[in-house]
Amino acid sequence: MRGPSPHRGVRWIERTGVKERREHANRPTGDPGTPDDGIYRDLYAAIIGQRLPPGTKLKEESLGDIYRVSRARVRKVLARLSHERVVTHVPNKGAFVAEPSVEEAREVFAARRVIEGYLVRLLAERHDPATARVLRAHLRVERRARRTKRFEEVVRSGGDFHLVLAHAAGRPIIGNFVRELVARSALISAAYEVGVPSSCEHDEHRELAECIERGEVDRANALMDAHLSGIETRLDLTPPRNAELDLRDVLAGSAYAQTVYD
Amino acid sequence: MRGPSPHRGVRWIERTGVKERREHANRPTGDPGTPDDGIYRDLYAAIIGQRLPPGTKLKEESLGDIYRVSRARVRKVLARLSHERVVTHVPNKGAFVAEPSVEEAREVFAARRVIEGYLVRLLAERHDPATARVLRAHLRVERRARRTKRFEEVVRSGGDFHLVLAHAAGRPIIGNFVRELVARSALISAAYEVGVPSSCEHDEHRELAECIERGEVDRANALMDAHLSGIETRLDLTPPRNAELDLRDVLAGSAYAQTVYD
DNA sequence: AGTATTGAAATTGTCGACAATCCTCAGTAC
DNA sequence: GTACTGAGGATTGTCGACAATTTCAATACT
Repeated sequence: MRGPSPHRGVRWIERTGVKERREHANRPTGDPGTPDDGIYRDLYAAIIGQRLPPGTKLKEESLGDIYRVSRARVRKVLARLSHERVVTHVPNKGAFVAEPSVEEAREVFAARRVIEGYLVRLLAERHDPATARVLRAHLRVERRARRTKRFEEVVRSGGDFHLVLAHAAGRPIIGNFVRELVARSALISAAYEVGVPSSCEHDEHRELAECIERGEVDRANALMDAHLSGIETRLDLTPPRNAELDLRDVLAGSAYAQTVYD
Repeated sequence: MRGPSPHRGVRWIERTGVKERREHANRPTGDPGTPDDGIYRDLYAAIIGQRLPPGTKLKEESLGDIYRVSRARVRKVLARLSHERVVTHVPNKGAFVAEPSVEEAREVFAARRVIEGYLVRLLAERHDPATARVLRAHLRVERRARRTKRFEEVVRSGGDFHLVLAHAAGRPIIGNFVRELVARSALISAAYEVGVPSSCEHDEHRELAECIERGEVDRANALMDAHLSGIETRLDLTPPRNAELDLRDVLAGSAYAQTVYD
């Protein structure tokens, strides 16, 4: 009853390799031939780049019109984004750009301190010259993005730094977790950041990279901790931040307010 | 003096509450009623419980026949399982129960040591009597499952211990990561475990819980480390485990082997 | 005035049918 | 006997149409 055993290795090649590489060539608008992966990237970039703020409704038909693609395809992409917690799917109501709660925000940064702290410790212990090269190369990418002054580029490359750490450490599974956490961090910034959006400070990344390069394990860990905590403290996580609920609290004390509502 | 309790999250109620609650309520004779969530749970349990070994093809139509449900629904469930890395989706070929590679296996346990180490440190620092209660309650569940001698129950409750830790620590996001890692661990056991499937030793869980209860932070961390490393070393992760490639290596040295193959 | 109701428009959910792709296995040639 | 080839069947991928649900505005009622 066993049947011919499915050969083992084919899986990986098809899952991560071929498809992705082909996408990079063509642009999202009006390019036929590209399957649904392009629209995924585009939507993802738009959300992370804060062009689509948290809470935005993502109407299936509208997206289908925009990308000249069937609704079923949009649906699939939205499902994927929903699994990655970048959009929230409400049954019979649709998909919305996720709105992280204050508790979620706090936990995201706590998780990042744990996971990315591990990554930098690992990298600093290794002391690998190849890693140093990769990190420096990425720092150049960040600097270039920063020079263009295009907000979205800056945010994206800044977030990618953390993914590069996971990649350099040879930890793809953890890298996926980091990817999700970085994405959620971007949403958190969009929802709670006050003043100018600073995102990841480039200098801190540089310092971190140098620290790893020099093999200073504990200091690298401390720097990452400070880096992430710095981002977190730059947020305004104190108020409930929910307009419709505030309404009720405010009105509850007024003269005409009823004690029992229903 | 103030109004009624301001229910905080309208959003949350709609997102997670209503639908599910309705499902739970109407279960007349236990078959149709519940939509695609039941078949998800069933498949998940079957895979984690090792009734569906790694590599098994999950044919859409067959599953549709089994569950008396349309192929589209099966497809959706498979997509979800695929996002959770429990099944592997190969384009134009179908869905298969995931076959973790040796590298993946190693990384899963490395990640678990980091993440779950954090969880037990957190819990031990807290010293919370409520946590102690929850853990003890779960240990009872494990013991009961173990008494039934039903393999699937034992595995599931053993894995749930780690989820309970995340829940007790109040870390749902990390809990999701742990869930994925535990699921993958089950697949890894199915693929690489030698001898009898021991899964998580109950005694180690008990010891861990007591340690947390007593607030011994470092020892709890060390115990979790040992627990996870113990599982890992009980695996046979040395051989390449790749049938078709071994074939080539073996034959390369034989008398009739050609130097160039194509 | 404010609230409940009802109907229609808009939106999401589901399904069956068709298209594209892959696999099997004869059949044939060398 | 082995390797190629090309139907034929089996399986996955995609789409459009229909059903179910929500939303919103207009109306009716207290």
